[in-house]
Amino acid sequence: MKRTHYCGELTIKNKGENVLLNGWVQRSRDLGNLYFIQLRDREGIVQLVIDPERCNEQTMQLFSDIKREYVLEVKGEVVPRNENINPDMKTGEIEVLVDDIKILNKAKLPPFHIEDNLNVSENLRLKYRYLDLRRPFMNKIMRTRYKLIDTIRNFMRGKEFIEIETPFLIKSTPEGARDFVVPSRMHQGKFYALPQSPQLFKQLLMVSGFDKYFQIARCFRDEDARADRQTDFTQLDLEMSFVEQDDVLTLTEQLFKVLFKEMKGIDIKTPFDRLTYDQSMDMYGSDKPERRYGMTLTDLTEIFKDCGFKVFSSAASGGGVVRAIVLKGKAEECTRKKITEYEEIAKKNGAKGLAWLRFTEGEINGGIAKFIKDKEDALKETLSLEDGDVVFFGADEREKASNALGAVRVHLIREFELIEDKDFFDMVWITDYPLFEKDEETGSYIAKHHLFSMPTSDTIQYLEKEPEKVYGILYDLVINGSEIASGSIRVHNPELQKKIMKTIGMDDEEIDQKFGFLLDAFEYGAPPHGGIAPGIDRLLMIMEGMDNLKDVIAFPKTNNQMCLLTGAPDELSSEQLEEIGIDIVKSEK
RNA sequence: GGGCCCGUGGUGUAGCCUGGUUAACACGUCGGCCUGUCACGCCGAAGAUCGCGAGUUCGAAUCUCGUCGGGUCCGCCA
Repeated sequence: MKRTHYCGELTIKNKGENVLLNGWVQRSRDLGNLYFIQLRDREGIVQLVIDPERCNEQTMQLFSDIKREYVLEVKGEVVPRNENINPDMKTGEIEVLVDDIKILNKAKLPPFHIEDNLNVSENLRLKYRYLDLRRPFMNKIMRTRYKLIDTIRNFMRGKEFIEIETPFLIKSTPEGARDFVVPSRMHQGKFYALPQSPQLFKQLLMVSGFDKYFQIARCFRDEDARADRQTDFTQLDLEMSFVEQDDVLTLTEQLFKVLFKEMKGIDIKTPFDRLTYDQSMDMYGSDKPERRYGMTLTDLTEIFKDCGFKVFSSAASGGGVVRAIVLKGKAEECTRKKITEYEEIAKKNGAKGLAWLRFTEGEINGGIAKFIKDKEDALKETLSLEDGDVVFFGADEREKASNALGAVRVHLIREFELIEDKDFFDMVWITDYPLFEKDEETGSYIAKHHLFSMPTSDTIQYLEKEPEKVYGILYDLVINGSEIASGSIRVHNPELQKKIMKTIGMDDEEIDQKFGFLLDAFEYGAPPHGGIAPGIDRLLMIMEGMDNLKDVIAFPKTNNQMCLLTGAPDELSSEQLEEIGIDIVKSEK
């Protein structure tokens, strides 16, 4: 390494020094018989000057060959720019007067400019990801990502956790998401799965007595991606023995306090607010509530029990609910066309429709107003209606009505840009999740989270007869309406674990076949334990104010699970297929 | 699996609804000129059979159908 400095590091303090730089050509300018080159490396850009009074003929000649993104080695002297200072450049006070230039490598013309304000399709960025990452902005994000992970490791070390790696090639177990599957050459016809999370191994580590474990863990889920969901992603996976819910939450709060301080210089308030799942659903119609704006759901079930509007009265008196949100002061902007759009959102989220009305000139009108005139005063008072308000109703079973209104609520908050302080981070714990839910199609119970969460002591009694009434010691950390971490206190008693598995319809044989190893382990003195797993990609995304996970991952995949850079996934040769004993059967369309 | 949106020189867009001669604009690229530029400037040039296939038509970037790729949302997923 002959380099003496990074381009972006040079300042007026280096005045007079002879330096050797390595970097890429950002752009060059030819002024006739005086040339400038902007040379870029990971620390920034510095201006090179090629002056005929300083350089020999050969170097001057070389300039005409140099194009964007050529890789150079440059010798020269740092000189002050005097009257030509560029205040917009970090190194703008100086420039490097070139003595000698060597072209280390040529570069094809890149498909897009290596600069931050680029306007190019994500497609192209992903195909040429190595060039995209060369941009200062992406470069910075990757470094921020490393700093985040480094800060996490420091914190965990300070709390006496130890980092243990768990295998990637594991047994496929039914846990929720589809497993990625890897064929085995040594055992033809058998398959490994890639971990959806290190869940079972970290529990086994607790049985082993490690007490406090963590891992920066890659997780794989063969499900459709989203803007905030990648096929493979990274979690801080942690688990502790002999703890209760509060221990995990407190530790997580301490961690996040340190992370936001170190990364953003922000002091976040601890302890975080807590809502139970039911509270969050009732207030926000979501288990990941966006709380940076009000517009909470109001329950109107009592009011509409005996009203003449059948949609409401039948829901209200038939065990369901009537709930409403109020969009303050937007009656004029809320056109019929928009309301139709909102109704679509409600329907998408399980509602049959979206009842609405406006409050103008002191009375309710439009939408369903004429059907519920008799309840006008009660509505006015309960919802504190003012002129210009728009009210949206959901009338259905409790969960359905809330869900649909919650979706409309989030849409309205975004559409009308109701969040004022965009730099504020709202942190809230959502606790006490239902452990099971009924599959609407089959009528059987399925685990809402995963199978290993401990039921709460006051609902465990319903396990056999009314599983939907069982809540788990489960907790999610939600930041700005986005689920960032998820965890629980685990079951450590083999009998209880078996009971839970049977609740979702597994029989003894299946339990033994899939989870026998875990239940065996629990027979040998499993400590009470619990943990949590914050998503590193999502956390970084939120911290950096980005809205797509791809931008915080070095080599992300498309929504189709494709790597546009390498072309994965791809076919295997017939030799490879034969070796692992796999025949490809083309499905007929 | 489904809904919606997108695909036009190297890049980003316009044109498409309402089919019609040389597909327009910006940036970039190439050539020439220029000794203080920094989004250098000036002059000039090249570069797209409009994702692919079929159909309708005298004629398709434009209309229809199919297909491929991408985005986003729902389903799915913690």
